[in-house]
Amino acid sequence: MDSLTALQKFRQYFERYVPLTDEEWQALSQYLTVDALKKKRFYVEAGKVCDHIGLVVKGSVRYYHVKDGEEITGYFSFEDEMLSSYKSFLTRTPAANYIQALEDSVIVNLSHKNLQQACMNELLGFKMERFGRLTAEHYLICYEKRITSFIIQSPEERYADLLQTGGETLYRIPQHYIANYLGITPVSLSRIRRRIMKISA
Amino acid sequence: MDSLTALQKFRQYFERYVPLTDEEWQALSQYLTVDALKKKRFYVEAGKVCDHIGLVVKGSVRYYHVKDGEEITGYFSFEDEMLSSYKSFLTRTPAANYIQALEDSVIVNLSHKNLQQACMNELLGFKMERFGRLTAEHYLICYEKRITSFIIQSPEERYADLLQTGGETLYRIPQHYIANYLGITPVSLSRIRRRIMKISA
DNA sequence: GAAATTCCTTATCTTTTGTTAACGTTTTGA
DNA sequence: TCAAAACGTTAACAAAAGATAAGGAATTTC
Repeated sequence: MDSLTALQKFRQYFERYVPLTDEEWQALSQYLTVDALKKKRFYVEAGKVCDHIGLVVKGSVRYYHVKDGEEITGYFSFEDEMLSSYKSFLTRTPAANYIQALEDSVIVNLSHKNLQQACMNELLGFKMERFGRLTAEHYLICYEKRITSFIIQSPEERYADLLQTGGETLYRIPQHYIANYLGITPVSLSRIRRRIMKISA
Repeated sequence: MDSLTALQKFRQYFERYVPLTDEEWQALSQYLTVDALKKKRFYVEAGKVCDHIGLVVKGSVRYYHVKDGEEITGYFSFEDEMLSSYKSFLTRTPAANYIQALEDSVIVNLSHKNLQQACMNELLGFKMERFGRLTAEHYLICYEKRITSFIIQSPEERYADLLQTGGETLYRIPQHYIANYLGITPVSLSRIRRRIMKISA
């Protein structure tokens, strides 16, 4: 994918939240970079400050923590989704997790420094602020829903929901990552899958 | 607590994120109302659109869902914390949960209509936008942490963490609400407590 | 293209959690 | 103030999940 297409995708994403004039887009695009991220390469590593926020315009990434030497996958970002280690990015503290490309990907990045510049830009400041608010609100709602699912649903129910909403995307992800995402072990997910098989068979 | 003190508390909270001139505060305070919320009364009810966002200046509330006729408590807000059924408030859709006062409380409220007005106010618009962004980011980080706790920690670890960070507040909350919050049953929490007792004894 | 690794499933056993019910205590509310 | 309701703990049993290991299929890597 060429840079121009990638940037166009970013503009489309941004304008879902905040419309831009061509002049504003011209200004905003100056702050963006387009970066390739090869499969298995890291977007963020635990212990380092995440210095950028990005949009996945091609490919996908997974977020994972390391606990007792084990990798535990907590989240994914696919095409047309933002990615960042938000806490690290927002508070300028070392990240607790890794973000790694699941496949060869292309990311449109906005560095922390450039974001600040964009926010101080007369032309863009207000719209950047608004985009930031709406993006944070969007993920707030997603996270709220996920927390609720941990509290009121069983692992089996969470998986059933995921099957319904996840779409084709799911088949691209290894089962054991999905198990982690659901808060259970891969073995347990395998058993749940068998139970569901039997019922629907 | 009188209205003036309550409003002052709101200003303090707001200024932790965005400083205000007296003139700006004067303008902002016009949009706020101070409301008492008696114990067991509802701030939000499932099925209705949550039309306001508020700050708890006195007392506390709990958030709960009803599933299979059972109440399941998912969250709390105490003094100096915001409260709202965020998804409902932000998307203007019916809330999925109830928010109920745990004790006699005082809330400083900003209605959806007034928030819009404040955002259109020349003097305040930008600062409201920024406050909105920073608040959403704050809760985003809180939620992210909580999701991570469900994925990488056992219920026992989550409870141990809660004991460390929760402070005195915890002793005000019934155990079975805490159990729900941790994603387990009250019986299970009781067992965890006994295990911890034995170890520390 | 072959060896190595990763991945998913399955089995067995252990641990934890859920369910239901009982009991005594505390709190609530009329 | 007194009866009713709510709370926390415990017990007994059932169900689910975790841990570990093994086997075969698929994928990766060189």
